[in-house]
Amino acid sequence: MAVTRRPGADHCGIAAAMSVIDGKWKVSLLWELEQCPRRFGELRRLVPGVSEKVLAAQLRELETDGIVHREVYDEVPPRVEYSLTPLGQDLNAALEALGQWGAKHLLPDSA
Amino acid sequence: MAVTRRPGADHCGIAAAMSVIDGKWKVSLLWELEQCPRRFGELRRLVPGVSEKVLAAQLRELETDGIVHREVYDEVPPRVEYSLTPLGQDLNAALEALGQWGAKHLLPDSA
DNA sequence: CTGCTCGCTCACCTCGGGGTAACCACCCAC
DNA sequence: GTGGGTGGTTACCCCGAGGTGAGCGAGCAG
Repeated sequence: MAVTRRPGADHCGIAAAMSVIDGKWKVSLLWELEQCPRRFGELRRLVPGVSEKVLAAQLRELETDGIVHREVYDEVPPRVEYSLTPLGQDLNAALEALGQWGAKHLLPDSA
Repeated sequence: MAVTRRPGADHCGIAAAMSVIDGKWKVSLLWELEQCPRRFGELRRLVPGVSEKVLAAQLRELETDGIVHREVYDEVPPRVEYSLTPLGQDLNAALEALGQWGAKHLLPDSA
């Protein structure tokens, strides 16, 4: 989304948060990781439509933002597991509020 | 951002909400409207960098999504006021959680 | 020797969100 | 008659996020 981040503006916290979840698939990734640690190929399968390139890129971004942890197991075939950091869990909790709002007001009807 | 909305996925509420605030300036607009109703030119001045075209477009989108109310006063020179609907106020409240998280974890230090 | 899996990386291309600038109709002040 | 301020709309262009397809390096199955 590339949300505009105006330094000094009072809503900069929101803008900062938005910049972190900025990316077509990040909220989906966050959601899938909420359940449990996931492997790369597993995320690929769980989030249909994402390309490998973008999946790798957005996972890297989430990692450098301290949202997810990347654990590489030196095996063969190689194994990599992604999991939420405490920071990521906090973020997901904050997103919950947004999810509640969306589900309540936007969805056809709450099941 | 064009966040992916997978019907049936459990986080679709979040995706729905994201699609509503999807747009480079929408959270800024939401924030400015939080304070009080604003006129078009006023928003243009309050949100530096936004072009008239995009400001008009995103306000329209927020309007059709039921987030803002558009009131036209038949005067000369013409006057138009934008304000948050109750739905928009709820949305802003939900965004608050995200703002808290961002301010707490992302900003250099909370002033 | 070939192919398969896994987790990527690289080059190339597309597409649309957003920026830029011009224009509109209306009225007032100079 | 010229300029300014109101709230837009339209045409055109640009750039970067994201999609596509190929390749890679190790090891195991056949």
